[in-house]
Amino acid sequence: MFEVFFSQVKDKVLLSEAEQKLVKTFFSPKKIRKRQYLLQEGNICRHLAFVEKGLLRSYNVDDKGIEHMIHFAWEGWWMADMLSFLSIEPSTYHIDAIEDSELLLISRPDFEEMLLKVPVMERYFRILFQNNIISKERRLISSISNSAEEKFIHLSATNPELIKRIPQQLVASYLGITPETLSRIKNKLNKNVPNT
Amino acid sequence: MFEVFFSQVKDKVLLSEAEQKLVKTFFSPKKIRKRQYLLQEGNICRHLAFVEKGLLRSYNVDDKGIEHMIHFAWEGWWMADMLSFLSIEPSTYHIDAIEDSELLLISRPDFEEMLLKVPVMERYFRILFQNNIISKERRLISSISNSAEEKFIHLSATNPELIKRIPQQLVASYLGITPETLSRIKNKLNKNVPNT
DNA sequence: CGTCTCGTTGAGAGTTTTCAATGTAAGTGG
DNA sequence: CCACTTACATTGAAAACTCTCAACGAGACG
Repeated sequence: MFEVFFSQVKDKVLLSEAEQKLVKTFFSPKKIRKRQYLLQEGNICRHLAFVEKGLLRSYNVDDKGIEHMIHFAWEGWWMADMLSFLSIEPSTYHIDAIEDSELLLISRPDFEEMLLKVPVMERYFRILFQNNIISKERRLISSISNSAEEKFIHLSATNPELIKRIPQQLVASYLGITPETLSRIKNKLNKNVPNT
Repeated sequence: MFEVFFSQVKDKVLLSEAEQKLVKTFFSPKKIRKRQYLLQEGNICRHLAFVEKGLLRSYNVDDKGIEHMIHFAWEGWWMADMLSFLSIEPSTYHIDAIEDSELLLISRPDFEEMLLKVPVMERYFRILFQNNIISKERRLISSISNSAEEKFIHLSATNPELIKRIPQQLVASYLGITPETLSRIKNKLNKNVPNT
C-alpha cells in the first residue's frame, strides 16, 4: 500500500527503516470510487491525500455554476485544498475521484506531529512545496501569456500524460477555455499535422 | 537592516537571540537602484532576495518581445526565480527594481546550510512556500475563471496595495491583459461608481 | 522647453464564447 | 445482450470580448 508513497518520498529525501515505520503510522488508507467526493465545498479539508492508485481532481464552482479545474492528482501525487487544510477554514473547492482510487490520508494534527518527529519529512514537504510553486508558476505564466491554442500546445508539451488521461472537457476547464474552443483547436492542429 | 526581515520571520516561527545572530551571518545586504537588474535572463539565480525596502519585479519576455509580470515584491516579501535558484539552471526571467531598494541576499549554499543549522528556518520556509502556493493558486483560479474585468475587480479586492503601488501597464501585464483593456475597464468601473 | 514615457481613446480585426444542433460513445436497466 | 438514456465531442453561426494599431494628451525629467 505504501509502495508508490515511499518511492516518491525517497526520490527527494533519505529515510531510515525506523523513520519509514514511524511515518506509516500517521497515514490511513482509503479507497474511493469514481465520482465519489473526498471533499465538498463548505467542509474543512481535514486530510492530505496521497494517491497510490487512481485519479482525483479538485475544482471550484463559480456563480454561474461553471466548474474550474484546479488540480489533478494520479499515482504519486498529493491532493488537498491546502488553504482549508492549513487554516482549518471551510473549503471553496470540491475534490472527487475521476477513477476508482486508493489513497493514503494524513490528518492535520498527525501531519504536524510527523513533521516534528521526523524532520526529514519537514524537508520533504519543503521540497515538495518548492516544486509545486515552480509548476504553478509555469501554468500561471502560460495562462497569462498565451492564447488558447498556445496554452494547449504548451500543456501537451509539458504534461502529455494529463492530456491523455483527463477527459477533454476537464482539460478545457484546466486551461480556462471552453470545451468547444478546445475541440476546434485540436481539430485545427490535427489538420496541420495529419501524420501522427 | 534586518528589522523588516525578523519581524516577518517572527510572524511565522519563534527565533532565539542566538538563532537570530546565526541567521544574520548568512545574509548580505545589497542596495539596487530603480531600473537596475538583479537577474537577467540566461543567468543563474544565485540568491534569494528579501526586500527590506523598495520594490522589485520579476518577469519574462516572450518571442514577440512582450513582458509578462510574474511577481512583485516590496517590503517584507521575497524575490527570486525559484526554479533557477534551486536547480542551478539559467533563468528565463528578468528581475529588476521598480523603486530604489534595499535587499538581503542569501546564496544557495548558505541557504542550504542555514536550513540545516537552524531547523526553525526550514520550518519558516515550508510555511512561506505553503502560503505562496495558496496565493499562486488563487491568482491562477482568477486567471482561468474570470474575464479581464472580473480579474481586475478580484485583484483590487485581494491586493489593493498592488494596484496602488504598481504602474498600471505592469498591473495589466500581471493580469494577462493589454494596458488599453485595463484602461478601458477602469474607466468603465469609475463611471458605474463615481462616488469614490 | 523639448523629449520621453505612460495612460487614454477610437476603430477595426481577431479570438473566444455562447447558443444550438448533431453525432457518437458509454453506462444503465430491462 | 439490447434498447434506452445520458454524457461528451463536434460543428456552425452570431455575439461578445479583447487585442492591435494609431493618435492624442498629460506628466516626469533632464
